[in-house]
Amino acid sequence: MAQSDTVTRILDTAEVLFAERGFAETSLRNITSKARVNLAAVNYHFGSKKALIQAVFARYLDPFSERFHSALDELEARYEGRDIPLEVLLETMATTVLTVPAERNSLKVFMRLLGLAYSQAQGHLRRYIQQQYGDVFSRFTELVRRATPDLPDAERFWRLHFMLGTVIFTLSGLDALRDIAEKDYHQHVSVRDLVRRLRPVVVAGMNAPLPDERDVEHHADTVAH
Amino acid sequence: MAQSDTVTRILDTAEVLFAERGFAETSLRNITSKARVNLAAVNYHFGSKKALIQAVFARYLDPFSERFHSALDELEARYEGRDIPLEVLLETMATTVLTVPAERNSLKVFMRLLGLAYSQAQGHLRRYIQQQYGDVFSRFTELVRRATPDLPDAERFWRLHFMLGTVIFTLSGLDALRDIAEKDYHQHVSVRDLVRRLRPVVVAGMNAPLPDERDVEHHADTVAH
DNA sequence: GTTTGTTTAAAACATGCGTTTTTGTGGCTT
DNA sequence: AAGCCACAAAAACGCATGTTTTAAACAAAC
Repeated sequence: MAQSDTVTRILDTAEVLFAERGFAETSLRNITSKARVNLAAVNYHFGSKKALIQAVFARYLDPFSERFHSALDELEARYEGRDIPLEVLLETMATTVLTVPAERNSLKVFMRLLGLAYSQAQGHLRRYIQQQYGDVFSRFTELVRRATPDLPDAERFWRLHFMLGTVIFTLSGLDALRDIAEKDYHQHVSVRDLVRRLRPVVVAGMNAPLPDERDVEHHADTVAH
Repeated sequence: MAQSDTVTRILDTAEVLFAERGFAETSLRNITSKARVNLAAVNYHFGSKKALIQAVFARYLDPFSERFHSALDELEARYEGRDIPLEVLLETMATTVLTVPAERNSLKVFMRLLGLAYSQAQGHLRRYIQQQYGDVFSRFTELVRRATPDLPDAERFWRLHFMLGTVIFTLSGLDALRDIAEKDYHQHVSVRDLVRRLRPVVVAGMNAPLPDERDVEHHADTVAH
């Protein structure tokens, strides 16, 4: 019983500290002391700090990947060959993202970790995530492609990342934003409240009119000097 | 002449390294060796690493703040009391953001730094930026408020941050995204090209329909377990 | 009951960090 | 010419980090 308890305690503590302060700013001594575990336990069980970081991600992304795959399976079965509407696809992704960390009560941590994976240098992490979970994302984008046949490929690519940016940025910087929001508007904001607000914005962004070609020149004028 | 040269070389090198790897991951030795400057020069000229970080930001944000203020002055004069359309406000902000770093040829660095300011822990930085440049942002949001009278205050607050997230996330993670985009679509993407694509998405996001109240309950069901 | 393998505990190690101190240098003032 | 001052260079300091090593505890296997 004592065997795996240490591993779990390390992971539980590490994910919180990583999410709060980033990877470089969180030392193994921070983790092990707060987890009331010996310092050497991390290197013993995981091998290195990098491996610990990847393990923290795997504990979120493995269930997510699995569930998202089956959700897409179910969706494809239900629509039996017909294109799945964009709103349904986005909705499915949202609920999957929300479902996974609900079991460990911390969507905030999950999103913050995703944000770190993007923003923090940590080249090994991006590579790990890409090669480990790239196929789920590819499958999703292919379905989105069929759902938006009128959108040029490049435009869809960018808009998907725009929307990804909106969600990750918002939910990962949630604490800071929440502070400002509550100071200015004296109202509490829950994650689900935010997701509710995000939905129409994301959909509208994906369905926005195509950019005007002439804009390019206009900007070129103002930028050059 | 040798006096300020060191300071400039430190700033030039630091901003690039910070943008590439983050603050904690960039040591003073990294900076000073690449800038071919003595290690102690940083602490001599800036006092500390924190102060260096703030100085790097100030070199971008001071001109930005000044120009944005005068751009808004001009705008308010031109509209003499009438509400300024949202598109014009966004456009003005965009061109100001694009103009400032154009002079030092690196919008990418500027946006990446902004992204770091959000995502990286670095409490001192957020405090510094807030107290130093909070008034420009307040002035801007007030004008946005008048431009979108039908939007509830909270909704407008969040949508502004959504859009901020879209832009910062995209432009700060530009290198990674550009790699993927060029691999998939074999086309080069310039920053101005991206801004052109961002514009309709941002406008559409701000003008999206208000969220449906019932959604809250729906999500609550799926999240609980 | 001894042995064996796994886990924890404690200590030590090597490295890199931000910062400080000391010394050297060149130019400007008095 | 002497002194001063701004700056640069080099070295050292103290500290925190990731990792490794050594020793102890403990359960399972024979």
